[in-house]
Amino acid sequence: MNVQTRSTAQRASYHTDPNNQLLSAMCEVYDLRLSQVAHADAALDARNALQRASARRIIFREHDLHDDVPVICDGWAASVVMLSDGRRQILSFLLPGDMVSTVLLFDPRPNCVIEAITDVKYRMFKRADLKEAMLKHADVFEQISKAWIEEKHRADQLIVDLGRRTADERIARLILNLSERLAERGVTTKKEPMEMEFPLRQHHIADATGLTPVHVSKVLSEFRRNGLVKISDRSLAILDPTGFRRVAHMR
Amino acid sequence: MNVQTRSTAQRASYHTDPNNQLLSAMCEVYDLRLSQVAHADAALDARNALQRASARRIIFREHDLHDDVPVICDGWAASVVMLSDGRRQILSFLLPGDMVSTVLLFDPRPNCVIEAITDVKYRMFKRADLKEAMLKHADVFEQISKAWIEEKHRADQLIVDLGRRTADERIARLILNLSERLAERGVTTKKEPMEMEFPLRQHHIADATGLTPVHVSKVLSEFRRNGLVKISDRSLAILDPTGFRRVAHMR
DNA sequence: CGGTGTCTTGAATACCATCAAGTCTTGTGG
DNA sequence: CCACAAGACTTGATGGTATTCAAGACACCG
Repeated sequence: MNVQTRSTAQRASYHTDPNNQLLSAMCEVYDLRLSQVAHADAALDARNALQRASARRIIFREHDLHDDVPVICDGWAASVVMLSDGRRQILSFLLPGDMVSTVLLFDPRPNCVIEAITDVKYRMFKRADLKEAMLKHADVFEQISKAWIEEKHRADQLIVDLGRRTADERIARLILNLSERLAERGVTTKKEPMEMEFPLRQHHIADATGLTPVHVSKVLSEFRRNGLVKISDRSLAILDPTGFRRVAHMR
Repeated sequence: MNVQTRSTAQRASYHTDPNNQLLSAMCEVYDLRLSQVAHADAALDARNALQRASARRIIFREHDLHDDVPVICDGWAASVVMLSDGRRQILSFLLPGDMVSTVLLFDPRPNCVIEAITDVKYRMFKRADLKEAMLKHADVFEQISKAWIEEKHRADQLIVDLGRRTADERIARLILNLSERLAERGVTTKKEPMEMEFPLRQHHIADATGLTPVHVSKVLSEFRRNGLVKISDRSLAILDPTGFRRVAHMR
């Protein structure tokens, strides 16, 4: 059974996403720039070579200054705020194709750490290049605006979840949001049972929902007992989407 | 005593803020545009006339489409998300000089309601004008980027507060944040005792911190008993800034 | 093979919500 | 101007949700 599970779970990668217009617009800009240059490939590699970080490593430290904006190409990462007493809060999960934050286009000093959840591949784009491209190419401007809207919308939703929703709702909504984002990227299906690659540990869910790992465990067990989800072997299936959406108060 | 309190509490208005570069950059753009036009004043009035809303009125409804971006000129407002079962979450308080949201520059469909807390004066700026100005005038672009950074930073902070902080911390931090924002605008002093106009009802604090009004009342009473703050007559004084910052975990 | 990380489960506890009653203020229409 | 209603705040009693503490099972890795 697990074998089947593994084989149907697709590997997340921005390459599989035909709709990732932001990244393709950005790459196009690089191509435009580089078409005027000899040895374009070499120049591209030098400027935004593919980088790698293994699971649980920090890609991007807080309060460092950066001239680059990372874009996740493969794997999952998270933006995390850490408090001095050890409390942690995940601001967002970064999936393949996501720019770490549109704020980094304007502010070299991030206010959070970027942590790899799985092994991650990412590219660095020069902030200066992107700002220039944004002003010169309408489609880049458009795509960055879109990313901006999306980013703020997700932050606002999280505020509501953390401020006004119960543990059950928060966890169910997190899972549904992730599944929708993956579906948009074409790395998972919308067919039932909705099944997806799910590399999050329970402590990631806890840090994203403002709960403790212990309580996350209890809620997930409850979901399983009620036949809502099945979690095994780093993959997750939503067995009863209707019931699950009802728990999440999402129609 | 209250009389003195009233007299020292200054009235919030963007006119008192010499540092509001966003609004002045925007107005400058209008002046630039209008300098090419006869009857400039009339045109300015027509395009972004000062509007008014009295306390507890809704300025901006969710899911309406808008061609305009409101900027608060006088008074306090809030962006509020309302859930179907009556739960409410305030995403941010809007003070004089604040653009409602930079997202509205790109997305005509807001995901929250704007509610006046006090009587409010505001101006509507045409989205199309602002986008155009953003591309043509570097300083407008700069100021809008700054507003975006600030807006996202505050949203991220709120996520951490709601996810990982206790009621005491949340409330203390809210008050300190507001006091700092007012101080930046020059509508309050940084001298001790830090005193400011404070038109929020306890239910506003509750909706902003994800708590119940009852609990807010209890925490504020505790603060008062410990000599941290004094609240009377729609004004608030931080009597012991050091102790208060300690409660808020802010140095 | 011990060490570390992950998950589960139960018991005790803390924090905040809910319920309820009462005071005081504010606003409004007769 | 008064009467009454509605809103704002306080306080105490009670309850529920999530945390903390603790112990154990299991998998993975050097």
